[in-house]
Amino acid sequence: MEDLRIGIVLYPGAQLSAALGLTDLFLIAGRIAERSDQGVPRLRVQTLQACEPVPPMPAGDPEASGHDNAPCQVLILPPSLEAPIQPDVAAPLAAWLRERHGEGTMLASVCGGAFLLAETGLLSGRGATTHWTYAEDFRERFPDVALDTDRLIIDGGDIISAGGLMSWTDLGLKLVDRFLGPVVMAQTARMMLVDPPGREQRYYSGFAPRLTHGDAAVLKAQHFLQANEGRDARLATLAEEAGLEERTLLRRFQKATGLTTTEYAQRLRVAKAQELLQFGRLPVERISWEVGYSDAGAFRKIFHRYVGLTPGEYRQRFHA
Amino acid sequence: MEDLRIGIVLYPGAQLSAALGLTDLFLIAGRIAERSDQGVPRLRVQTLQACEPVPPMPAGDPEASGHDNAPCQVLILPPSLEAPIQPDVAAPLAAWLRERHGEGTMLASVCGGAFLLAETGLLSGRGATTHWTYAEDFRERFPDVALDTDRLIIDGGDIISAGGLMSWTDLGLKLVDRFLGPVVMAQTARMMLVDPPGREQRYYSGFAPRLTHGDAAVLKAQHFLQANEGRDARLATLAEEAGLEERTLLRRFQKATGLTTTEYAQRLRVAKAQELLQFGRLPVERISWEVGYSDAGAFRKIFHRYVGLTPGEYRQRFHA
DNA sequence: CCTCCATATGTCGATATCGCCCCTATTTAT
DNA sequence: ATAAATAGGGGCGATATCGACATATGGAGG
Repeated sequence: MEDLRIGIVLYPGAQLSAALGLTDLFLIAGRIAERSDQGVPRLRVQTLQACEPVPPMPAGDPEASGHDNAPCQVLILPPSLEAPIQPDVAAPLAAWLRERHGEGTMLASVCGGAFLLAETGLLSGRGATTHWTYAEDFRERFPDVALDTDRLIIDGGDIISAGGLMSWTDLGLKLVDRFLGPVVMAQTARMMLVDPPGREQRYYSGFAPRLTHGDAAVLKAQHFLQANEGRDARLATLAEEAGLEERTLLRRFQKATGLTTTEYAQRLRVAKAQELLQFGRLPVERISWEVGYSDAGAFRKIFHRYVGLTPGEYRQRFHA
Repeated sequence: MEDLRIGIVLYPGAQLSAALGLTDLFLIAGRIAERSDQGVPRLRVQTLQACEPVPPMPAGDPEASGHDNAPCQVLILPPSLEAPIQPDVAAPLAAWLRERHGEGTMLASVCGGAFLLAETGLLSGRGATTHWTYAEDFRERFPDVALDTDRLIIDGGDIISAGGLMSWTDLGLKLVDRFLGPVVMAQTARMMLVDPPGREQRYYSGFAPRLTHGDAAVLKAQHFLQANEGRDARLATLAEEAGLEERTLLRRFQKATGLTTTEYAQRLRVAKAQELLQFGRLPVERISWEVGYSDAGAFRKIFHRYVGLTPGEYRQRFHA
């Protein structure tokens, strides 16, 4: 069985902790795979120093630093340390990545690495994700990419993107799953004390309503909703608060916030519920009543739609 | 409010990914704390190059590399890259750490870093943890330390140890919780897409019975238990299989495996149940029957005792 | 001055959805 | 064994949403 070469691209500003973590992860997975000597490929991880101003890699690990120039089957773009990479810096690298992808190389990004990935143009019309705080920035720079920051990892077959500073664990495990099989993946996860992939970014992202749209009437409605925590979201009430006709409020509210009034109110209620679940001990039924649902079933359904977890699951995961 | 100095000790063989990850974590936590400008201290993270053969730290982050020699309130010992640190290498560092601790500095270790921590002698008679694969090694080298690899993190106030390659996230968040408060901690966890601390190592460690003790009669009993997956663990049967008197079997079994026969059988059944929960979809009641319990309530209790989670919780966490 | 075009607003009906009430199965805890 | 909590389903009124269309509003240019 041939070796499988995984390259980690240290572009200018790349975050080293993720890069090193990934090499460790693949190292561990490779050892586990060797022990169970299936007919699986041997993993070889290399770090590729893309441009000049990159700090030197530590020479600690002999296996991880095979710096010959054999082509990699997978190239990983780690997160960026601070702001996402600028287009002018990215351009030459993007061209190089495009070539590699043309030769059949798989590309993967983590968090801010998605910006470099998008600069290649290969994401046009395809799905991708990145950290939720980058969402607006990304959509502005790459309007033709279908960004979905609710998900933690989007697998497009030859292109994978993962969102979030620590999502390199999920990405790494997903690659291990693909190349070395689910059993090795599960064992690697146990060895590293990481939960197997399958979570979503929206578990963590919360609700941050847009308030900078400049539509004063809509803002009035938003403030009203905020004030009573989304409990009274009747269209008539909101229209009166905003001083607009119902149909007009509906339209302008959507344009300004990206959400309908009920969606907005529901998200507020869910956010309140998340807080109560995380920091309190009230039973779910009580919480559903607290946030404005007299029926716990209805509340559960809404909660699950936005968070991706049932209230109980959420409490389990986030209540210390 | 005074600055809080956190030092990450790069001893020879220390794993950089955890060290860098921790500086990132504290950086993020610090920013979140600043934004909500409570009266909390400012975090200053420094990496301390303990001895010669350590690769240079990347100069990427100005805040993280304040290399003045002010004393730190906390010193963190990251995991070791490969084998745990050797006593002769550790000795001078251990002495230095002992001095710092004497001055009131808090010490924390991650995974293999616990060996260096133990070399200081400060763990004598106290509790600590490390990665479960190091358990035997550690107990042999430091028999006077109360090692508990079931737990992920053991907080002894002035000395904290965490077990597992990735447990630096839990350690970091715990420190953030202590110094910057629970709210900043929760926000940091969300930002980093990490679950808040509270998990235990035994969720992941599974059951790896001792088979190298060299007691052939006990081995026969073990193989018998393995063969029927712990369903028949009657002492009479086992004694006959091993060719030993019942009382003798009990004594030798405990000495060789560290467990009683019933404990051993229960762990086997629980391990089988874990597999069924992870890879199958049977309801818990069916599984409890499959592994040999006619009463689901009893099964639940046993399962929780060994794993630390109820069967349902376990399925939620590990079933993809 | 008026036309043309783009954008924003009101009216109304069809449809989708929400929130509530009822029920049951599963899991957990006592 | 029993009770509590949770998750899920089906049905039903009330209401929100959205399409389509008609109607302002407001420049830009002839």
